[in-house]
Amino acid sequence: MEISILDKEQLKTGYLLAALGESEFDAVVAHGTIRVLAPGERLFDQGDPCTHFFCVLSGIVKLCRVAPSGEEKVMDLVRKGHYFAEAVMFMGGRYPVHARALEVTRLAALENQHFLGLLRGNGDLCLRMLSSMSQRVHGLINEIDHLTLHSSAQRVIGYLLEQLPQGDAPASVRLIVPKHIIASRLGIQPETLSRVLAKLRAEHLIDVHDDTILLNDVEAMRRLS
Amino acid sequence: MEISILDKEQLKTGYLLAALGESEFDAVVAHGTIRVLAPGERLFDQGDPCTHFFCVLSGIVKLCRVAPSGEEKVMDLVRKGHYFAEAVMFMGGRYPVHARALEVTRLAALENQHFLGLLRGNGDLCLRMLSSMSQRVHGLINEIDHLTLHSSAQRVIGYLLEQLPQGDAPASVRLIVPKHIIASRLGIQPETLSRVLAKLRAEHLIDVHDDTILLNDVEAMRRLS
DNA sequence: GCCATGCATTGATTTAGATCAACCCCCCTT
DNA sequence: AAGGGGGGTTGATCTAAATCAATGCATGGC
Repeated sequence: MEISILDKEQLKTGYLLAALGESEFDAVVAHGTIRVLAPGERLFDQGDPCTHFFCVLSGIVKLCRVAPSGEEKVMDLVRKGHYFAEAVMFMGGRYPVHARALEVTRLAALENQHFLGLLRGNGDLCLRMLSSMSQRVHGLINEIDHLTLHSSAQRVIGYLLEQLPQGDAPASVRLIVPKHIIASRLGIQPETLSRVLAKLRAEHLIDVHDDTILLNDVEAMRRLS
Repeated sequence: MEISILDKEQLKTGYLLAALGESEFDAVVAHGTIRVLAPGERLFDQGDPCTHFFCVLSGIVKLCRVAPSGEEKVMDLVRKGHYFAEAVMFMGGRYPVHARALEVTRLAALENQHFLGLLRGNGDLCLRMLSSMSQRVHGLINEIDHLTLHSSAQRVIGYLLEQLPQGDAPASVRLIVPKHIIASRLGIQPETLSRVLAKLRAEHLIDVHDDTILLNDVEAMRRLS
């Protein structure tokens, strides 16, 4: 499906393409398509040749890996307005993860080769790409650090604090994905997540109403994480 | 200390600067300096402002993080001919890890700003940088995957296989860093590493002589990892 | 020579978290 | 209303790896 005016607006405001000129932007988007995925539907698998990068327009995409045993580890959850697989574009090789929709999801699929062509002539864009990839590197280093140096409770707390909107308004977090997905994202079992939340509740650090979690003492939790 | 002709050769053959023209290369290296670190000496700390990137000329640099508890996790071991902290250059911000010499180590310190200036005028170099950072992203994703989806034995085996020189010559690995550093690199305790190696030895998968390890059945180990 | 220090190995014990299992609750279908 | 499935919680048990502890074994200083 072709990309509508409205969707173009959204693509333009995302960080990746924000600073492109009119004609450059059009060049990248011209060959792009819109895809709509059903819940659970496959976008690509680990090992597939990498031809496109994507921007989520609505819904959620899960990036994960699967162990030989069949167990899966969620590497990232990509939401509306965020790009993914841009970092992989350059090796030209293959996607390092599986991508699946978690719910009905609309996304824009943009062709690597057109974007690469653009980069060749736009040093400034290159630098911004480098910066964003550097940020990803930082993020991944952080992740490793958390997985090895922090307990499961600390990781859960860290995740909750990350989800917190910046304003120091009512500190509440909405879990928009099923808990077992979050558990995998954190590298723990659903049961463990459940127990950790129960414990935090018992200590009055959080209150849980359905899928929203109220953080009663952000400072205390920051000290713990 | 200034950079000698000999060291320049080494810098030039490293992947980062390999494809620079004569004048470009000189521009980057002109403001660079050589540093010699004693074993254990600090190069920079996590949180220090990021002003330089580095190339190891001899010796080994350890990149690590420290938990609130004081325990440390080795994120990477950088050896002769390899660059580090180039990925961080672009955010301009701060180093995300501590850097320490493990033994007497010589390295070249190059200024971010000169390299960035160069990138601005060299789209091709930009693309190569992007590719190398993409590789780093892949590597880190792999690492996370191993830390969450694989047992300690599998990680040890994976590490040994990684260290293997490509040729299918005698499959032996030389452990050039102390075992407890490798253990941290793998996210396990030294005792556990010792036990894993003992077990592999008992199963005749490896032979250990001092600090060199002979892999008797690479295929079998590949299946296990 | 002797002692101190740091690394590695091995054994005993503990523990965080995984696994196994039962159950509930909510929503959907028929 | 009955049945059924998925997700979540809770409890009991198990296990991989951490921790604690003792010993061996080099190396270096004096």
